[in-house]
Amino acid sequence: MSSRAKIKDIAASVGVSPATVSRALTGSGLVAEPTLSRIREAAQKMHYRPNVSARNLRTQRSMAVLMVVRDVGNPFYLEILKGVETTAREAGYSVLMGNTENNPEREVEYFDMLRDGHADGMILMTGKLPDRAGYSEQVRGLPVVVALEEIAESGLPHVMIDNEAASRRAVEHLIGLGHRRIAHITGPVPEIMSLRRQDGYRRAMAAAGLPIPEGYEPVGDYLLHTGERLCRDLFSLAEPPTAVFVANDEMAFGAINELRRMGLDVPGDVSVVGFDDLFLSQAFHPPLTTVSQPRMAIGQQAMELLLRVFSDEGVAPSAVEMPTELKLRGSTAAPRAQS
Amino acid sequence: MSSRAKIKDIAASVGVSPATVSRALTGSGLVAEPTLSRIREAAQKMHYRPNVSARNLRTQRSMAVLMVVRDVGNPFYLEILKGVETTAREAGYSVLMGNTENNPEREVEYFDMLRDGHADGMILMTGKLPDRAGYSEQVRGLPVVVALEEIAESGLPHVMIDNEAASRRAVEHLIGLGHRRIAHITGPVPEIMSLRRQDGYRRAMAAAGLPIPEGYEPVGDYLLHTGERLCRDLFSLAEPPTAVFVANDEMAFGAINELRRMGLDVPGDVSVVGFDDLFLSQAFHPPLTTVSQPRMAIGQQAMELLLRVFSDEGVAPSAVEMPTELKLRGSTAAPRAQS
DNA sequence: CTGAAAGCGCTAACAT
DNA sequence: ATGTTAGCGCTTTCAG
Repeated sequence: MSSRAKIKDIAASVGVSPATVSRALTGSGLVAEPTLSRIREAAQKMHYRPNVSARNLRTQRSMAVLMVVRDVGNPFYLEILKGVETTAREAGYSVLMGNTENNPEREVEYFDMLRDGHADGMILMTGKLPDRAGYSEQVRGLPVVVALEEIAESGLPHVMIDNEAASRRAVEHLIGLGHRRIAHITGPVPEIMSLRRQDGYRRAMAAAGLPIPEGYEPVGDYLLHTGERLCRDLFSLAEPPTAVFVANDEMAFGAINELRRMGLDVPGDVSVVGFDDLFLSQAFHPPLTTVSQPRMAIGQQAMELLLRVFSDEGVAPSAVEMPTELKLRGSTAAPRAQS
Repeated sequence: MSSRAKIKDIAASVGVSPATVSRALTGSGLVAEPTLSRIREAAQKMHYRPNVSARNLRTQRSMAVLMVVRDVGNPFYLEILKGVETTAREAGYSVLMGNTENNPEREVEYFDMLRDGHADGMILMTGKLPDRAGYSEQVRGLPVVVALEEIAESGLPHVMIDNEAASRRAVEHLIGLGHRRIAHITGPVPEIMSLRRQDGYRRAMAAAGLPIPEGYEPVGDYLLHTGERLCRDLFSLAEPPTAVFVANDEMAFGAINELRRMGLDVPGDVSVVGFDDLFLSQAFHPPLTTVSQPRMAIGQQAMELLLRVFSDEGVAPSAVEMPTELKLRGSTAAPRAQS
């Protein structure tokens, strides 16, 4: 049967008090050398593992953090999770995954887990707070860090990329290749992230003196099939674009597939730029030109920020910005001919 | 400030004993109606949340399960996670993700978490137990369910697919199309799952009286780039195959990309079949013919099995088999010409 | 440097 | 139907 040795058992076995065992095992440095080793040995031999519930109850902390996302099913979050986890582990924390499925009920649920001691802090990547009355007030001062998304007026520390600048550069790349009729498939509006990317698109277009014709900014939702559908719409316009900047890779995949179905070559006939640099974006055909976010690093930063919030010494940054990179690959080229 | 109301506070506020409050809130059905409501109201108003550490310490359970995978970064596990989570939630359990990175140290770590009360049970998807001496013995009787993979002689209940039969059907499909020179890029050997899939390939070939020439079974590791490399090898053979059955989709993507680079058309010149049916497999070009596993259902089943193990009534199945489906898509066709 | 004693917040006997 | 009491396993004062 599983041994289930407790601190008391070790104490008895070694012939000291439970308190001493505790001190020895937590590495407090208050136990003398002959005893210390004997305690460690005994613990080892008895396969001792401190009971976390007891410890947590006593210390009033769980040494766990909560990472809350909209949809665990989205591979996008995986690398971020890795970054969070790596940094968390090093600091002795474990990571719980929370999944809101965009359900407000679930969101407050995870906030509650902070209060019931499930976790000591939270990394929020859902782009919003529960609407429940007064929540935005209660949140201030909680050990919460926001990543990826941005929550207006929440006052919470966050780690971000510059979505607008990154999008602007992506569109500028298209313009530089000679494209003039450039469309943009957006993310869900009015979410801030989508708006930022749209802003980048608009600014790049404006700066180049290019018009944005009616129908050139269809509103998407980051899903594959929406990319297909909106692309179809785009190319049934009287004056279809020669290039499309898509707000995320998944929709860009859909768009490219749809173009192929319509008999159009990418990048021969149409150039496509995505956003995210998913795992399979370079394995895609053609390899997708896209904005790459340092996802792992974002996760690490977010966790480091949270650790800083935990430690009461010093002041934690209220915002951290991470760099992005436009990966030039095979889905963009100069437009075929003069329009 | 966060309220941090405890059971004692509610008791005082309502004018009953802490025990009654506990009984009311846990829904034991032992509290009379006038009191019951008053307690509930008070709890609500004070934003009361039972402290999990205290409760877990007292009840000796954590109401959490551990789902341990080789690599959280692999999207393959996501849908399984969803299945596990859905079922777990319904039963009041939360799910902790564990990541071994194929590191034996980490594996025992997660077993330890069972003993230290972090979790009440575990769903193992790593295909192995820690080698540490005597571990396989200790494991017997622990609340552990194995999913996807198989652990020889562990005696642990598991939920599986029939890898061999599924692979056989995949290869039979190729044979049915008229292919005779069919190669197989395997998974990592000697892992059981890889061997099973290879067995399926060999049996199908044998049953059709087809030879397996030297070099037709390169050993892979499920990674994209390995698929590319091994495919290159395969097509520098004197007699290259006209079809390839690849042990997973990720390597199949790599193989197809490599074929394209070599100027070969899929499926015109070469047919490719994968295994897994990843999220992007149908968005790939060409859409990948592949073996689909019911991942979500596998997760649900695994969790249900674990719940059965928890409840001491009745006997839990020692194995559950889930069906697979060969998805016929665009990466397979009849061979171009007679060899 | 070590021991004794208290208590984290909750639930479960046991009593009434 | 409710109150009293004890204790889950650990850490941490407070003494010595």
